[in-house]
Amino acid sequence: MTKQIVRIKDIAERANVSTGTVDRVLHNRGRVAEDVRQRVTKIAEELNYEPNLLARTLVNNKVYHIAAIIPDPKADSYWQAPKSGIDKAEEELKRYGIRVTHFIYDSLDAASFTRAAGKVEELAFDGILVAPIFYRESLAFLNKWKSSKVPFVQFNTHIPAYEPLMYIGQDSYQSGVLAGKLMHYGCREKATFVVAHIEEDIQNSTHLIHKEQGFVDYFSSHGQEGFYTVIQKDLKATAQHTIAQQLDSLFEEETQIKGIFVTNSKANIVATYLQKRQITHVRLIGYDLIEKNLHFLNSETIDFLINQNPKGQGYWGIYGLADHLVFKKKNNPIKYLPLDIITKENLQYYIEADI
Amino acid sequence: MTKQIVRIKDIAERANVSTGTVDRVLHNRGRVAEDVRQRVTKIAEELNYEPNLLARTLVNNKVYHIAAIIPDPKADSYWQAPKSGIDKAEEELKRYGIRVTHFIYDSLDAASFTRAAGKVEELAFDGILVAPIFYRESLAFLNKWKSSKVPFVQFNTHIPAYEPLMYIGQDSYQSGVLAGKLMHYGCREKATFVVAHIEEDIQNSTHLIHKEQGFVDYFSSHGQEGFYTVIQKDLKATAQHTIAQQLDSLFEEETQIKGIFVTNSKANIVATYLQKRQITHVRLIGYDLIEKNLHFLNSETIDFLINQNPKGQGYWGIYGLADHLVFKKKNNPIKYLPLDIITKENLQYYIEADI
DNA sequence: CAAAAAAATGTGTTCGAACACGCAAATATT
DNA sequence: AATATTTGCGTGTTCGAACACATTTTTTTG
Repeated sequence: MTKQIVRIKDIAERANVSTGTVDRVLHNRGRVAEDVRQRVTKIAEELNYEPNLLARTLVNNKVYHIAAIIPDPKADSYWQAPKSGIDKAEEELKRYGIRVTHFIYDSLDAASFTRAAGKVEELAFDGILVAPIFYRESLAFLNKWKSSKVPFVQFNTHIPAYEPLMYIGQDSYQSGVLAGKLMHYGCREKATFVVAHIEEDIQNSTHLIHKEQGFVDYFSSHGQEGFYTVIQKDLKATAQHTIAQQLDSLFEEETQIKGIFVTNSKANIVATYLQKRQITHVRLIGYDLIEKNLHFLNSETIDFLINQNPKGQGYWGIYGLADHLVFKKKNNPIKYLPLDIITKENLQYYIEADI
Repeated sequence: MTKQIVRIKDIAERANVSTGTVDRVLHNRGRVAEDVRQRVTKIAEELNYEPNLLARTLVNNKVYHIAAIIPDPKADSYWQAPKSGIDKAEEELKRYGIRVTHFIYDSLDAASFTRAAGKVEELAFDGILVAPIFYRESLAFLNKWKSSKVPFVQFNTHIPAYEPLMYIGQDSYQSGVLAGKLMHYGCREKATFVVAHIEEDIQNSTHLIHKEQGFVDYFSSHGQEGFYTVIQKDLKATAQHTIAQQLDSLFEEETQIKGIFVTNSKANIVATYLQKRQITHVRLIGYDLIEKNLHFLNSETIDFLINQNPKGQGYWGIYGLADHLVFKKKNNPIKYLPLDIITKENLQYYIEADI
């Protein structure tokens, strides 16, 4: 029952060879007689040998350069969290030679993404962490990285294919379903629900479309035909109309609105509106624990926020690359983070949590 | 900007002493001239020296014995999860000399706890992880461990004082508040809510009382006087009455029941009842992702389960002890785990999650 | 003042894995 | 047959920290 640690030396003794030979076998460095190779392999398996990562990394002092391509946290505070997760991971991993260089782009400007990713292209990194929020612009780069075999990790937005090392983030569709459930649980009467995309180019943002689809699908499988109505609304401030004006006319046209589901982190804009118009009977569900949203969560204007664990996304993203580059561990190619339901009453534990 | 790793050797060179001297200074081993000690300390601080944990643990091959005192998973399947968290941590930490011995007691028999803890007492462990679910019986042991300076970690149930190395688990009171919120969000009409303690000796289980208190307090601060009524119910199968019979009479006496909050992992017992009686308008909220509950969560008889991350509790508990014993790191004495809200739609991500 | 004791400091080995290097035996080349 | 080349395998060093042990310096004591 005593758990015994198996070392290369132990294998070597049993196989009557030197540690150097075992090392060659385990790392497929060749230069070993076939019969010896088989004997050593067999013994290693029998003893259930697992390399000591510490000793391994201790001797390895290569430096690995990772590029992180993310939106500017100053423009959209949501992106502060992934950045701090990345920084935290870098801090922990610098001992193992991990160095991260940030390439910041503007989350409202697809061309700036292309520029940032282009720079990374030129510089030859050992790994790339990218939040590919612009679908069209991302494809070309994902394709290039795939063919040049640079390991890359996608987070926040899932663009399948192109064989990323891994994807880290949420299942957007399922988070829409979850929002549907929460809306439904809070409102059993006949009602109209609004899916609101705020300040987004939805045609180029697949994950928002998935969220909407999940929400719609929830209601088509719950409650009889015609009982619940879901409408979609694309809200953008224009020269002609502010968002408040657009919401005014929405509420005029649709009198049965009992809930609004905001597909990105901008639920606070709707909350501001509801508070100003003193509308209290409308349920409001959004995303992300950013400062502006938390204020309305605490005043209970926003009922629920779905948390994407953005800090964790950055953190695990860098770790995924390090596992590949430094520790030679394999990771699951898709890491779906939990869909955390946040309300005023459990908020504090998600804010305090380190990762 | 290039992050430089500072080694003992670097400090030694700058201070014009040998690495041995630096080592003595850093570990307060004495036998160093005062002026040299100050010089070295100063340089270590300036360079922001942080010991390389890997190298440290590599050389240290002491074995640390930890006792885990937990209820029998076979009797109450909830306890399977902490056990597997403990096992996982042991697996990861065995390289650093961590060995865990389990002491299992019966979660329905306080005397068995005393026996298990008594055995640990005799055997002299380097650290103890304990789920002190019996308040009275735990006090004596906590006190003994405190005075004999054995580091111990409490999890699941928080009994303050006695200076544990740390407590890991939830804030029971706040989880009751959260249950209140969820109940309230799902039911805006006049209603009666039941707080049900099932098969528990509540007088000896402080955390259940805290949950009830949180739930009650939520409703006293929301909604006007008399709109919501909260009643407490202690349900235990006896020779005279089954739990179903007790629920029958409860529903006869109280006609306005719109929700039931079960304070432990036995919500499935109420769910079975509701399903048999075909009661669908009653909201049901409980705790813990055990098999029996999940079935009713999926059939939407249980609306929400609050997850205590039991696997994480065991895992982090062992890690807390290892941080202290092996890595000499300091931990926060209270680690409140998030109050995860689980519903059918986001369940899968909490089941799959490793920790 | 010299010898002994105490204090201060330096040196060398260890942990487990990786890898460069070196040497011997087997095989190939002339 | 002599020499070169390949193949197979062992040895020794390295990583950073810990610690035992050795050595030097200072202080105390008879």
